[in-house]
Amino acid sequence: MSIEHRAWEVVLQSIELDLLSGRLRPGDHLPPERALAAELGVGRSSVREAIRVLEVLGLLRTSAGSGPTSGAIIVALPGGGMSALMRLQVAAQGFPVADVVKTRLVLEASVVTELAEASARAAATMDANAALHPDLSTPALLLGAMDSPALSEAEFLALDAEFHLALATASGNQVVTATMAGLRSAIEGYVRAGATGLASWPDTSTRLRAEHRAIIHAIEAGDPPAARRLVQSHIAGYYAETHLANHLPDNYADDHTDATGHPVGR
Amino acid sequence: MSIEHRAWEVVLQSIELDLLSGRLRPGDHLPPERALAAELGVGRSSVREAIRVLEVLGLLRTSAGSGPTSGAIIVALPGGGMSALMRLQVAAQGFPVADVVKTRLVLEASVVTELAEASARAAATMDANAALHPDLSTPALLLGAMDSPALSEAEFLALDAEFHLALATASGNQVVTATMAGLRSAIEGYVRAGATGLASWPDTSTRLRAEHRAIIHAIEAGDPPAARRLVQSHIAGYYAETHLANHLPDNYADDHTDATGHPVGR
DNA sequence: CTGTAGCATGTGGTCAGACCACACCATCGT
DNA sequence: ACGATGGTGTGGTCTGACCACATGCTACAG
Repeated sequence: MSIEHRAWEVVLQSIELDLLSGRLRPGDHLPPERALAAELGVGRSSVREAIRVLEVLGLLRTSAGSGPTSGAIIVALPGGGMSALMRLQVAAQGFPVADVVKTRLVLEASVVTELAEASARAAATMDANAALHPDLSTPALLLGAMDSPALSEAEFLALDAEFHLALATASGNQVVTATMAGLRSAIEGYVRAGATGLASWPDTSTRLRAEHRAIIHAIEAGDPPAARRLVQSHIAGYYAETHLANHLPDNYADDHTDATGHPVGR
Repeated sequence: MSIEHRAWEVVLQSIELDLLSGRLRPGDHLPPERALAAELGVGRSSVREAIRVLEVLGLLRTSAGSGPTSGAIIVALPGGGMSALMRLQVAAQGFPVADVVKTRLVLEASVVTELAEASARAAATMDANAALHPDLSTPALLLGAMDSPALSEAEFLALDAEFHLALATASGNQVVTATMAGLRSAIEGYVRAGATGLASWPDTSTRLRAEHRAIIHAIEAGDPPAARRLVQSHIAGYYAETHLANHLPDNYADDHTDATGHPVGR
């Protein structure tokens, strides 16, 4: 029946079917490797290869020892897998850096637009219930943390990454959040390398902080076009300044993603 | 030095560094597993686990036997890895189907907008050189193939997937193309299941074909807003019809960017 | 000299078995 | 009652062996 001929693919398919059928759910333990090998009629090494793949893809976590926290446990943390995939694809030249930056621009514009629209909607219904407002507490916290003058470039950029990721998280879209995390980590090396070549890091970091605040403000004000425009110039501006995106088209930072539109509202 | 303690992570990191430094490039052969194991001072099984991960992520292809086509060869085909990751994340409930659909909507809207803008730009410069126009020959071919009345539902949907993927390919963004491929394959099962519950498949497929042609027409006409609107209603409409996105918001396909009054497009 | 059959070689794919490190847990001794 | 200690089961790793397969060389027949 199976198209799969390699033993480890049989194991992978078996686990995927168990996930789809609900026999395995997040939090569950996989059977011990030896038991799984015996059950499927393959060697333990084949089981291990399949488990290794699932671990890298962020589907499970393994730990040795005994007790309830040991063994292979189903988790669904796509961020790590997405990061590994995109980082390696960039390293192997399958993903041009320019495409990574462009995609990030599209997704982040969509994120802040959605957040601003949610804000506007919450305000329009004169809702006293804070639950309808997007939760911007984490981004706000990071905003404050980035104001510390003692931060090194690397520390600031780490907080910056967290800030943008927190926005994606606030939008509530898991796929977008994981993808953004992957995109960011894929070009992390380039971002950091670019920062060292800046004319004045204090000037740049000051500008970045101001832009962050402006983006948050536009979201809270319920102004989607402004939020979108600000986030686009924020990202494109940094990459332009660091010469990261040298061969990007001239109209790269134009506000044509206005036109990308996206599924909004709920 | 290495933070990595597991042997297979050492191997993975070593290969990643070779990629980043340019010692390994697409098309190159990895050393034989046994040689790599000896070189890195680990067991062959650890090397194999790392290679397995890279294979699933789409970074290399392995084949047994002898000769120049055998062994592990660096390729950078992100589609497969992205598909595996997203398919499994959906299976493990890390990616809600609704988020997958939303993300697809965002990306595909961006793709057709970009294509339409490129068309408009090419036309505006009265350029006789066809190179500046986006290459829509593949989507056009698929459009014709989908007209065949003998197609089964599954065959039609396969061509439909190819059509949307061809649009992404035409946009030239590798990251978006790979991501769209992954998103599509993640919900392929749901799409096919939904099709069987339709009131009238002939009616639906006729409508889908017409919508495809309208999208292509809007792109060729250089009308980004129209292309965006059409692709959004196309995708959202199908999911709504198949009850795939039951808990998506009612105004899911609304185009709020127009409602803001902000001038869109260029 | 030519062509072909067949063997040598090197590759990934798989398995079995062994050992280690580790974390829990039951038992035992105080 | 409590703490030390060894048992037990887990993943992590290595070794060595064998298989299947594709290539390419070699020896033999024509």
